[in-house]
Amino acid sequence: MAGKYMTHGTKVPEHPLSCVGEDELSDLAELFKMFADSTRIKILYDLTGGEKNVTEICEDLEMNQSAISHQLKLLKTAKLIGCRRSGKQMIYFLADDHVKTILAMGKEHIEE
Amino acid sequence: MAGKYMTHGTKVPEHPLSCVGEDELSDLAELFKMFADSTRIKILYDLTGGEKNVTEICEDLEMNQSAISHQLKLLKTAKLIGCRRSGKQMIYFLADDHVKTILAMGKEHIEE
DNA sequence: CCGACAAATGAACTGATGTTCATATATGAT
DNA sequence: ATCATATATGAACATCAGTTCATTTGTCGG
Repeated sequence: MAGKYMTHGTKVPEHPLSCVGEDELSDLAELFKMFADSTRIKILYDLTGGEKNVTEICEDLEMNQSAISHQLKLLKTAKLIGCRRSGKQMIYFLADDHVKTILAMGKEHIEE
Repeated sequence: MAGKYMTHGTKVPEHPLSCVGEDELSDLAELFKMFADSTRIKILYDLTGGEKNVTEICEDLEMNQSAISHQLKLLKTAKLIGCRRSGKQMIYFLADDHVKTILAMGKEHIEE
């Protein structure tokens, strides 16, 4: 499928990166950006053990509430986590198992 | 293996994040940082098609040589790429198939 | 309605990161 | 040795990203 054809069947050399759209590359970078910070990785790992509210996450990571909330927002925007309200509390959870897979993948590479 | 035991067999609640070392988390973040930039992702994708020298990469990405060299250095330090000299040129290549796997993984998540 | 608690938000500060420009190093050809 | 080409490197600059602090919003109990 790669490469367009000229009038007489000669293949036009396709740009080496044209197979992946510029937008897609950006999205990919954005996705990995979410995993590119210790705090966010810790949050994701923390949620691996099941859903938790903000205060619990703060305690687990030993970080202040504001910092955590800001990061939770980013993770939510990236659709890596979801949340629901339960009374005064906000319960966060991993959006899907893809997150676990990606973490495991990275971990595996490190232990090479 | 999780949790230490007190004198009489009572389990001490283990810190929710203690299963993954602080250092390991940092390494993981460092790894993903490499994928968290469009330029670097483009370089990696470019090398997916086989080894290339610096000039070729510059042409493919349409970016100036210095910017590329700086990024190549980062990728090399992270051991995601390797290189060898061939005359005046420096040939870069993906360090292993792990890189491809991670890229594919991310791509897959995006197209969810 | 009011006070207490949980979480979100915005502004400010700080440190990290990517690009550019100028220059240095390395290799091969003459 | 000198020159041209290929790549690396360092400093400067501008932008971005994470944390903190102060404040606000939202929810429950009285």
